[in-house]
Amino acid sequence: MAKSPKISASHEPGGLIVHISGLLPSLSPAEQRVARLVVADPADAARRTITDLATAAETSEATVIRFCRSVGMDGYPQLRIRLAAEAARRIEPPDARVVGGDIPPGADLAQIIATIAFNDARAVEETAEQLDPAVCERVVDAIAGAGRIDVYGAGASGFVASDFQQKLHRIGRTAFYFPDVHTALTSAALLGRGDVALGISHTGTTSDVIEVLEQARARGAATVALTNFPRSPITEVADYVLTTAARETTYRSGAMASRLAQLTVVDCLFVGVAARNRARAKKALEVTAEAVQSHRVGGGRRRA
Amino acid sequence: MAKSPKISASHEPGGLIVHISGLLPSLSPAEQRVARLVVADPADAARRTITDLATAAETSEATVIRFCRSVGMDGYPQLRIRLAAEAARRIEPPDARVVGGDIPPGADLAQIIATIAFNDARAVEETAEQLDPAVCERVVDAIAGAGRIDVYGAGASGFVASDFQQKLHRIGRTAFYFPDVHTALTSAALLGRGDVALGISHTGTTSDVIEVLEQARARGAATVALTNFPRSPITEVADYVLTTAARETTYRSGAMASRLAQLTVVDCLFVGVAARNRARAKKALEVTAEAVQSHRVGGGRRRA
DNA sequence: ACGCCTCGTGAAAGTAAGTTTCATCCGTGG
DNA sequence: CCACGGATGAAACTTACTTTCACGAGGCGT
Repeated sequence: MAKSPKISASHEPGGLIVHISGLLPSLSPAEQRVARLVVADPADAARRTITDLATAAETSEATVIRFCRSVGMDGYPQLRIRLAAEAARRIEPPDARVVGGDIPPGADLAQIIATIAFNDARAVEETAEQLDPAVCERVVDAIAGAGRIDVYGAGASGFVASDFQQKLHRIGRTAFYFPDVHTALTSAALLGRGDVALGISHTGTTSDVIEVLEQARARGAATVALTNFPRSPITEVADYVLTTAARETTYRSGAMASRLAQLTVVDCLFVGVAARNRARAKKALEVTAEAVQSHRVGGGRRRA
Repeated sequence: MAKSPKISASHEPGGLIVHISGLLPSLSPAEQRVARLVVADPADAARRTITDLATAAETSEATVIRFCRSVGMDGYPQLRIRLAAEAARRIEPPDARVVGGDIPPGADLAQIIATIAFNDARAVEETAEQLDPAVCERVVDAIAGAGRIDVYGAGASGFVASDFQQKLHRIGRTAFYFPDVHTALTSAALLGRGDVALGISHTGTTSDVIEVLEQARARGAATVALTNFPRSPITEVADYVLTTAARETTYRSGAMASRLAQLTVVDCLFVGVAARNRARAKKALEVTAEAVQSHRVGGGRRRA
């Protein structure tokens, strides 16, 4: 069958569950019902027969099979095996932490802290697991060799975009970030072959970012998308797709764990680029650090 | 359906594989052949179909089923699931993560990713562990009851400050962030009793931030410091001190893990504040989410 | 030594699970 | 309003799993 022509990862060595939840929004309603059951309790799903699972999801066996294919499995038995393996690997969280879920109404601060930290750490780890080093490598290559790098992002993702821009700038790469769509579009129009455009959008549906990336691509720049959903619209205008693995819930809508996951990816790219020319990057970092030295007090020792 | 009538422990905590090899000698020759295959490579066995396994063991499917029963399973599918789980669990340990330290010069992307993610996740977890819920509680109280909240930060911490400002704003709290010291000072001068000033500085030595916080304190505002170093200068001008627990290394100087740790703290405060008035916060989040809805494309599922 | 019982075994029949096909139904856009 | 394409479940179909059964190789008492 015709595979997507772009370089995204059909690779999910990390969590299968993570992979599935990323794909969730790209599934049809009936498949989503199946997916939710599976994600909610992988071990239980592994125990069920296909008919059983279909019934539980209020759908037909055919749909379950379609779901298997959608998430990259050959068939139901394979899914079962993988789910069982997956479930076994995750050593159940020691205490009954509210995993992935919303924060219970009566929670005290300590509980809130534990929950958030747990989910945040998880998002970071899972993101790293499912990141495809090969794709990263190519993105790093592109950035390291780029004449100019534009980073786009709106809302919460805009912070990440701006952060990345700042980082690249610090090691001497010419990078830009635009808080405003119009300016961004203008800039994208001026990109060309050899330049790189990176669009960040958690949902992958932010039209502003997609539009700008599209423009950049039309001008011949290499386009990179960073999103949580591997089949979202933004991936269609990207040459390279990098995904995060955050499962957001109500309160944390589109902004908490996903942000950290995005930052982790951005950091990886940054270090990758910096490592391309270690000496020069190090020098640049030192120089920029010195520059702000006069804005620090008591240079003295601090204790960790 | 009739469940197995016995209550005995078909429970072998030591591991299914161990269990099987234990009763290997008590099995019939043909079953032993099956058992040996299974023990030799559980993961592989889990992948095979019953016919396949039977052929490999030079026996019939019937014998494989008998073997399943002999080791206490209901049937072949159950054995498969258990084997998959077992195999997954035992592969885990070997994890040559580059802990803590700097990233080695010759590292490839995969190593870089693992290292960064590990350190980032660690920073988040450790930060949460050492956060004092009591202090957080008081800070949350102060923010929830504040007439106005100013958030200060420079450089990488500025990014976090701005993020927090935006979050508070989204749930209807009056919050400000100033990218520029002078404006910040002006604002601080206008604070008063009942207002809150939060200064973020990883090192705790950023004079700009300290200065502004000092000003705010002089005007009667409650001052909060968020830093990695509990004895750094900034803590001297703060009523409440919140600390992160990031151990940065050269390449990541002052900007990577610490940022994530800061964001985690900020998220905790945010959720804490939001939880003070759940209904209103939720409403506000929904409204703001709707506002950007028109900037999203196709709720859309992409094709497979 | 002979029959007879027991047990391990696989062939084949039988059942259940998984997979494919196809007609129908819906929303979308011409 | 119709044509189209995707989503969906019923049913046909295939494959996997399970049971049944008959055969044959020892063991053992007579």
